[in-house]
Formats: sequence, structure tokens, C-alpha cells
Amino acid sequence: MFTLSEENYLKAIYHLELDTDGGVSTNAIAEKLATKASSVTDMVKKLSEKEVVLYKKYKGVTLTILGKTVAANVVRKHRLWEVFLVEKLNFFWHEVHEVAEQLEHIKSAKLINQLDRFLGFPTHDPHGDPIPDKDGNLKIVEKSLLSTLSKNESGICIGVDDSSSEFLQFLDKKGITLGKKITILDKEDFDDSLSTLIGNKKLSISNKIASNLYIRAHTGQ
Amino acid sequence: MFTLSEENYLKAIYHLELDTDGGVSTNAIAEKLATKASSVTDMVKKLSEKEVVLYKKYKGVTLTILGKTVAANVVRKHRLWEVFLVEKLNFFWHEVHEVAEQLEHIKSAKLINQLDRFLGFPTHDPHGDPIPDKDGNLKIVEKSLLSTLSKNESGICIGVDDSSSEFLQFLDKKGITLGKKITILDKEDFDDSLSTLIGNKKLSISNKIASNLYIRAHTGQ
DNA sequence: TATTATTTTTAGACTTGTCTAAAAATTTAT
DNA sequence: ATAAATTTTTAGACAAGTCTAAAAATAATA
Repeated sequence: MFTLSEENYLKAIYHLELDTDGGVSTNAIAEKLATKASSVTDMVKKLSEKEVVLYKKYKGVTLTILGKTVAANVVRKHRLWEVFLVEKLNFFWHEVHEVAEQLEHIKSAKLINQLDRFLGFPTHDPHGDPIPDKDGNLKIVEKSLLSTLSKNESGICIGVDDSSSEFLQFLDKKGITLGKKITILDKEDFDDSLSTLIGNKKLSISNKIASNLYIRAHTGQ
Repeated sequence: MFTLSEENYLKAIYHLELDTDGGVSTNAIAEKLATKASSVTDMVKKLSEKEVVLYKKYKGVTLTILGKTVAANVVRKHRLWEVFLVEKLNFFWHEVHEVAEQLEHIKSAKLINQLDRFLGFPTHDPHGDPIPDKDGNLKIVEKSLLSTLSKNESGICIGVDDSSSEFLQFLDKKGITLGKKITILDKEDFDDSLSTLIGNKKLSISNKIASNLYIRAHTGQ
């Protein structure tokens, strides 16, 4: 069994490993968890003894198979709870993270299995991130940034890159939600801003926004 | 804000105060929380400084208004989650306590308000215990033990006294659940066992069982 | 009421997870 | 390749919450 703190470290390493090659550095973990490098070193030693990470002094850490499983399970719980909060309790998607950070540490296999069923076995959370299955495997969906689409192409909004509260609130305000179809009507060379059709409304989108929105290819019109 | 440990102490004192006159003793708290008396003394001092309990050495503790509010809120959360687990996730009523013990410490006003609404503002948990409202007030229901009913009287099952896992499983097996109507067909003087009608099935109930089942008066048949 | 038994508190220690400051290792730059 | 900068680790300290063992207070009993 793992403590709340251990679970948070494993989760942080899990996320960092996704966009790092080689071991995850002490400083990277410290920054992600808003703690000090010395604290990370201490914890990493402990996790190493528990055989959930591989650790060599000054060389960073890597999750073991066991560690990855534990971490993926925490992520699974986090994302399932996010779905619950949005779908069943009418939370806005920018409000869910903080609460899910707490709920992800509740220990009960039956709870999470039943929650999964109750929610209809969702594959993605409200930000479009994939929910690991019981064995920690992710369902990968081919995704591209809205900013990479050309004129007259269209796609389905499936997630965000920047999931800061401000950005999510901005999307709420503009009526951009997961599942919405977005078509590029025109692309402005000058500033790379887009003229788009979302649902059946015309909307002008800056390149900054378009570079933070993931879409899935959508064939046909 | 209160730590998990502080919340557990407040909850224990809250429950103990209900069936104690005067202050709650150090030993009583220690027993309830499966900890040592010395630990209780330490914590009680801390709670006293935070002004949630009144404490005089060797004289036991009492919750302040603030303490009672905090404790009632934890109980409120516990019981709402129990309802959720049984009604939405198909838990058996003997399985909910352990999980609710964890969920009751999740901090989010919106979460608990929305959960309350989602569940239809329930007034009682799956064991028949009342759910405190936002201000910590309980809705008192006139209740009596099944064993106090006389022949031909009937009532609605509204809760249990002994909520041990074994007892709850026993009730599950016999088909005795909250809201079920129970009528006393006959009472055996010899061992005070009852011959009853539950739903539309005849069932013989020992005095031991009848002394652990609460019912609400039910007029007419 | 004096003595014994019980309850409660104190004193000191231990664990977990954190921190600061300084030392050691590694990386970068000249 | 040597010096400078950065990263990482070590050493020692601290707070929260718990424990054991012993002392102090209260309650029970003869």
C-alpha cells in the first residue's frame, strides 16, 4: 500500500516520463510537486526500496512496471472522478482538478469499478485526456492541434494542451466543448488566426488558442 | 481548516457526546479511535487551542458550537456518501462504512452540495441514521425498537442499532431493508421471539434481532 | 479516611515528510 | 581541459501524530 505522498510522487513521475527520454530528473519532480529537490531525493530513495522506481544517484528515476501500474491507477481514478464531477454533478471542467486531486487517493477497488460502470466506461476525461484501463493501458487516439489544420478542413474537439483554469474558462465562454465539430473557414496568413465554424456559429480564433486545442480528424463535411 | 486526524477526533467526540452526559472521557475517545489515552490528551489540547472543544484537565471534553458544526459536517459527508454508494453504485449497506470513512474527508463545499442535490436531498443514510443539514441540524424521527411492538401492530423499518457488518449481512439475507413494512403477527412469551409479516412473507424473528431494528410507527395496515 | 485501583497527564522517543544549508557530483562554457 | 554554473545529495533540524513508561490526579473500596 502506498501513502498519499508516495502516490503523488509516482503520478508526477508518470506524467514526466511521458515527455522525457531517459530518467526523470530530481529537479523536474521537485518543480512539478512544488517541493524541494532534497525532499525528492529522500522520497525517491524510499520508492526505490519499495521497488516502484529505478534510481541511481545523480541519474534520475524511472518507473518500474509495478510503479507504472500504481501510477496509472491513480491517474485512472483521477480522470474517472473528473468525469463524474462534470457529468453527474454539473461541475465546470476548470473546477474539477482540485477535487479530483483528493478523490484520486480513495482506496477501494469496488468503488472505482462501480464508478467506471456507473459512468458508462468512459475512455476520456473532460479535458480529453485518456483514462487508463484497469491494467494501466491507454487508448491512444490520433490527435492533432487545431492550428495544423488547413482551410476547409474540419475536426472534432477532443482535448486541450494547456489545461489551466483560465484557458478552460475561456473555452466555456466561447462555447467550445469536447465533441464539438470545428471547421476552418479561412486562415489569416498575417497572424495565423482562424476563421472557424463551431457548431453553427462563426468564431474567430487566435493562433494561441488554436495551438492549445486538440482535434480528431473528421472526414466528410 | 482541519486535518484528517482532527476531523476524526471531532467526529468521535460528536458521537460520544450523544450518549454521554457531561464531558467525554479521554479513555472513551481512545477506545473509539483505537488509539492510546496519551495520544488523545495531546490532540485534545490542540483542539482546545483551536477552540473546537472545551477541555479541563482530568475533566473530559465537550464540543464548542464551532466544533459541533465541524463534526456534524463530517458526519453529513459520511452519510451522503453512504447513500451515494448504495443508491448509485450498488454497494451493499455493510460495505459502505469503510469507503465513506475516507470520502468524508474530501474538502469541497460544491462537491457536497451537488452530491446532496444529485441524491435528491436525502434525510437518512442506508442504515437509517439521519443526515445533518448544512447547519448541522438533525431531523429527528420518532423511532422505536421492533421488540417494543405488540401483536398486530406494524411499522416501517427505518434503521438499525447494531450496524456491524455481520448483522447487516444477516438482514440482507432475510430481505429486511429500509422502508419495508413489518407487522407483528404473534409474539412468543417463552423467548420473546416474533412471528412477523415482512413485505408479504412470513418470517420468524428472534428477540435479539428485534432489539436491533428500529421502526417508525405505521398507522392503518 | 486511608489505601488501592483506575484514569489521565507528562516526558521523552519514534516515524513520516518536509525544510535549509552545505558538500559533492555533473554539466556547461570558456 | 579547466573553471564556473547547475544539479543533486547529504546532514541535521523541525512539525504532526503517535507510542511507551512513569508520574500525578481522581475515583473506588475497605
